[in-house]
Amino acid sequence: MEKTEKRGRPKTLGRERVLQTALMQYWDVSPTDVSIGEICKLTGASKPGIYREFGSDDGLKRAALESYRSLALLPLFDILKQDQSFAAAKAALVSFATQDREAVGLPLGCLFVAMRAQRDSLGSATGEYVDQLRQEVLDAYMGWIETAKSKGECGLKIPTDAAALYFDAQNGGAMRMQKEGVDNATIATVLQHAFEIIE
Amino acid sequence: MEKTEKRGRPKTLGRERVLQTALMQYWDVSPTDVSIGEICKLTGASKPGIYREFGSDDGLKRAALESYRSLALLPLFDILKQDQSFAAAKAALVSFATQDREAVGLPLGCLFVAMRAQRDSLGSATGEYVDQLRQEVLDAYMGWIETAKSKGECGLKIPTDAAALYFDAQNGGAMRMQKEGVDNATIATVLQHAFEIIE
DNA sequence: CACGTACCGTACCCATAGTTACGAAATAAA
DNA sequence: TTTATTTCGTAACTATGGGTACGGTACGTG
Repeated sequence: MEKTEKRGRPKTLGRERVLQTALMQYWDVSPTDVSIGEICKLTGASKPGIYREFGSDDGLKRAALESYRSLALLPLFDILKQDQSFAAAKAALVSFATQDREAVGLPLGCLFVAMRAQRDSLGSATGEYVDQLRQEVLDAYMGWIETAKSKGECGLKIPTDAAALYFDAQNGGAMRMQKEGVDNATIATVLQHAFEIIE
Repeated sequence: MEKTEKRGRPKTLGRERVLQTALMQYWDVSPTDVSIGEICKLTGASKPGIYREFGSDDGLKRAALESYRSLALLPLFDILKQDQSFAAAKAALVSFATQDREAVGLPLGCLFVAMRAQRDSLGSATGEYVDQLRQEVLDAYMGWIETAKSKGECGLKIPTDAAALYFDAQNGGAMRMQKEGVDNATIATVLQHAFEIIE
């Protein structure tokens, strides 16, 4: 647990605490409406402390988005990579999107979706990472769809790239509805019909 | 053209010019990333002039959104209210969403969609108007769907309110794709398949 | 115990953006 | 021509937020 005893004053800044707080704030409020000062108040950290750890506002946002990837995007990739039927995967996607956020202690909506909507207001590091994640998500959908096609589980005439955009749009739409206050049951209904297109 | 001769110094501020400029900037850039000062530079108006005319930043944004409604939302309502077949209306929706913006001299994406994404960062007047417009849009879709149902043009099992959310989400998704650089042909493909669900 | 090291945090800098105080200017009415 | 009226626009004010200068502090080492 403890690392080699280093010289100098020991670090007291809780990097993980700051990162988690920033992530939750960006997620719950908005990535562009949470200041470094706010994070300081909430964590007890000092501004220079945060700058020493993350370099800049942009650096903190990017780090938060990286955390978000592990927390909320990897589970999505897992669903798409699992060896289950196309229909089962679609059902899993619906369940994942409409899970009870309050029960799991997570904010409504999707930080990644929010960041994509504000892509141009973000710093370069965060912005470029957003682009990268978007491509990763689309690739994940495409891989999944291609596999399903090869297995003959879905005879869709829609091109794979368009289908990937379609699924991405449905998921994004669901996240937005959730943030706008639509209840999860209704969202699930919408998603189920949306995913029935392709069988 | 000229109104009754009034006392006092004649007004020189071009309200319409300011409004149009603000609208285009909000639309093209982002409603929360265009300052009053920027509008001043672009129009030659003075800050107090704009404040006299619109009251506040919030007032200007709301006025711009009202203009946007006339410009981009009314045509949508028209499509939904026209007495045409369900399929024809769907085709019209696709055409409208994927029209060549450059050719008509309009920015990509949708200001209303952008404002919904940033609902909580907007002033109260604009925010409440966004809510109102959202309801108006959903009502328009619902009326359209109900009509189609009664005409027997679509035998959909999906509830009308969920269907309205679905169509709204598809259109929003299309606008977002457009802003993210997806070409209109691909967007049209996605939309066509999305709208085929219901027949 | 003195020194180098690495981190701490107060207090500041600076740019931006919303907003307004206020004196000047332009017009109709008296 | 004076007065009332209405708008004009420069030059501020204020708050916020990203970012940092710098003196202090808590360690290991010699």
